[in-house]
Amino acid sequence: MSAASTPETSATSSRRDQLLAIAAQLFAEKGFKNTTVRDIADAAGILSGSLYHHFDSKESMVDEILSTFQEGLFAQYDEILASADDARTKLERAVRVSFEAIHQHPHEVAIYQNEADYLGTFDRFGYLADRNTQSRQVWVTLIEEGVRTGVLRSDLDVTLTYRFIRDTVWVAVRWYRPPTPGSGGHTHTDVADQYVRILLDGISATGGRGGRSATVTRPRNPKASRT
Amino acid sequence: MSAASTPETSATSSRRDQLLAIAAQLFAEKGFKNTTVRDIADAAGILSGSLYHHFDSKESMVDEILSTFQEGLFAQYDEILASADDARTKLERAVRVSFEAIHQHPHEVAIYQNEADYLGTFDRFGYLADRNTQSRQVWVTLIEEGVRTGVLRSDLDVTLTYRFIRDTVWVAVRWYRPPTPGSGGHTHTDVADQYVRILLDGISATGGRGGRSATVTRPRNPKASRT
DNA sequence: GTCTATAAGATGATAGAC
DNA sequence: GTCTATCATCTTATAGAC
Repeated sequence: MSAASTPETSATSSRRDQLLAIAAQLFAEKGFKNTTVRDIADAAGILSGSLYHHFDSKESMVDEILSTFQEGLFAQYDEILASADDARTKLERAVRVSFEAIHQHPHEVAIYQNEADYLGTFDRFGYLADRNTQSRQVWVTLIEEGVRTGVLRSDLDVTLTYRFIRDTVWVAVRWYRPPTPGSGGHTHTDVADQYVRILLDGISATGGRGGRSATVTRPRNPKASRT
Repeated sequence: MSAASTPETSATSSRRDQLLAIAAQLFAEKGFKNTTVRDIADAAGILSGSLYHHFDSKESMVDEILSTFQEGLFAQYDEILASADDARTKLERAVRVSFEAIHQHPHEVAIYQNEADYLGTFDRFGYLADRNTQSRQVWVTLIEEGVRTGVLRSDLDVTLTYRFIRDTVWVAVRWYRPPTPGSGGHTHTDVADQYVRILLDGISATGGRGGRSATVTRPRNPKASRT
């Protein structure tokens, strides 16, 4: 427990984590197959052969990147499911957790979105399909609870709604970038707010909107941004 | 003009088109980089070298696949923009045209969704960025017209709404499969209907929903399906 | 923990015969 | 229009020195 020499725990595997972070960024930007081990080594300032001192293979790298990320994400989903909140709140929380993940782990989310389908066809990545099933169960459970408790429209097609929510949430990783101080961009909470609002109430200026149900925690004044 | 020998026009470049169709499917399923020229040749029942009698390179193939598809799609958008319909109808039409594209050209849409970002970084595929801009203009124009004419909520963030619609529509290519007769799956028109309904009115069972604005052309009875 | 050197295989593409 | 044969290059991965 001395404060000396090698930084323990979180920083101990530092070099390894650092390399994984570099690889994650490249995988996210160019795709797994388009990224060579040389690309990764170059970005890390070492030679490609040296990477194999840290990892078995390129595959091992994505594997570790994806499984680590998913572990954390699903722990959060589990917590929401187990909470005592009402269906509506749980649904909102799940959406917010997802946008938060996009904010904090954009590369990991991007890799999962872009490569999971293909990687999932290999034995080694079979767990991706399991996680996918697990994710479906989370959303479907929440939606069904919402319909049952009268919070959501009773005529919703649960499966279609699930896919709608899942896709719309995660696809945001394609364009979301953390706002820089003066840029006027949206924070991930802003985006989540507006998203929840549209999801619950739609974009239509229907006459009956008086029943404004989605009074989101933090209302926003509209303001355009780029692309 | 004799009815003899080689089938003219639409079927003349048949072999070429056939090879492109095979390539498109593989590119969509496995990704551009993960698909080798040998994969394509194998699927076509010829040897890899023979492909080069028809095409310059593997890149030429995606190029032709993507540009041909986009040409057709944007012609449809242009027609909608130029029409005399009100904003709401135009928006609905644009959504339906997109789902129709997913139905009729799933591989092309998938390739565009999966590879455009990366391919766009090369000069040759610069037109992808142009098309992207063009697409944004289509949707933004429609949304702004909707807000101006009072059809859509006036507090909408136009850019955010544009991204929301764009993403939610196209991402459906990941799961949509044409329903087989007895499967109980949804047709692309069914999906478009439900999508428009959620987009306009949301999923919330708000008390004020009496002002049901999205009485879509063809109402549907809810019915679950798989995954 | 990184480098040197290099093997082993895959991949995009070409030239010319049939 | 397809095949045979083949190249040049790239890519993952290994072995051992420093």
